[in-house]
Amino acid sequence: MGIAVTTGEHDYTLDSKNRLVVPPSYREALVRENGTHFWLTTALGDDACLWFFLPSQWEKLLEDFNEQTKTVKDKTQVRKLRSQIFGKAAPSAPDEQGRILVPHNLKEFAELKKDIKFVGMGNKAEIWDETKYAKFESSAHAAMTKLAKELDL
Amino acid sequence: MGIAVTTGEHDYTLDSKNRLVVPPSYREALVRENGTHFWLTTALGDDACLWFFLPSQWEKLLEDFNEQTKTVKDKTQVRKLRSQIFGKAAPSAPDEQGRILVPHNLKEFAELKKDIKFVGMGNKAEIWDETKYAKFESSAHAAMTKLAKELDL
DNA sequence: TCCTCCTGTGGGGAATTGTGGGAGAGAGTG
DNA sequence: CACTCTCTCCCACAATTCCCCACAGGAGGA
Repeated sequence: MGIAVTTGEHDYTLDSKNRLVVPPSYREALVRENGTHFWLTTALGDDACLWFFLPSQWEKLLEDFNEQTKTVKDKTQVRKLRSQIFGKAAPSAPDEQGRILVPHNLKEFAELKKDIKFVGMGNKAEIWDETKYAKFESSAHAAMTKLAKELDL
Repeated sequence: MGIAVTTGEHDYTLDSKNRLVVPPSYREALVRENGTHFWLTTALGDDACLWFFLPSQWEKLLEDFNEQTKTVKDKTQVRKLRSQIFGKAAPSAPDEQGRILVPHNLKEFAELKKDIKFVGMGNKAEIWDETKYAKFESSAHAAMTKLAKELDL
């Protein structure tokens, strides 16, 4: 049995048929959960990347969303946010080679080209266009080291 | 539970397959914790080295991180820092010879070459390129003696 | 001294992974 | 109907990774 992991950076390429390899550890996790497909959707916030979930992580997202929006008064915004997350969501089952198919609208949203970064975040993974991810990282670096100095880890 | 011996300097070599020996005391500690793998990630702050954790230490890091960032107002920075830790983290199980595999991106981050310093820090270990560690030590000496004068130990 | 165990280092080979491409089913169009 | 396009299920193959074995040097014990 492999390690339950949803971390780390992985480099892959999106091929001409919009197929993208999912890291082996995620495939194993899918089998372990008796799941048939992952979930893809647009990221919230400013980041133009995709979010990638295991079935259990997706369930958790649903719960958290319902829980945290209970106290929100403006239900119109909640509905908009819900349609943003769940309306664009696509289930994606891996093929024999462990690749998923990235839908056109999601590919365009994240401006994915050929070189892709697959980044595990613990409770989800993010799918980035590589050059875009590099920019994100360098822009975040200064702020991160600053905050890092204030922490005692 | 016995004491996790995670101190001292150890000299090792990173071989052509990016394999690195873990000191025996850490392997014993891993067995004692019924763990299957260590955790590797990039160091926070300015140090271009890697952080190495036992499972229990990794858990502790996550707890401390969550605890200490509670009071930070700018959650965007916290999120970026979290992605820095999680996104780069790699679980690594030792082989029969007690070696772990160092992922490419981590090797590059820490600019590891052949000669490696494995330095125990109590709550974690650090993995340095040897020449880089030598520089770090001498530059850190001045600052250390300064602080030492202010402490009564 | 000799022997044994352990540690650190290296390497071979099998298995897995990542990538590309073909064949066929089905949808939509003229 | 013929044709094109898309999507999906296969197959193929090179590169990498992982698992195993080998071995030298040192520590320690008899």
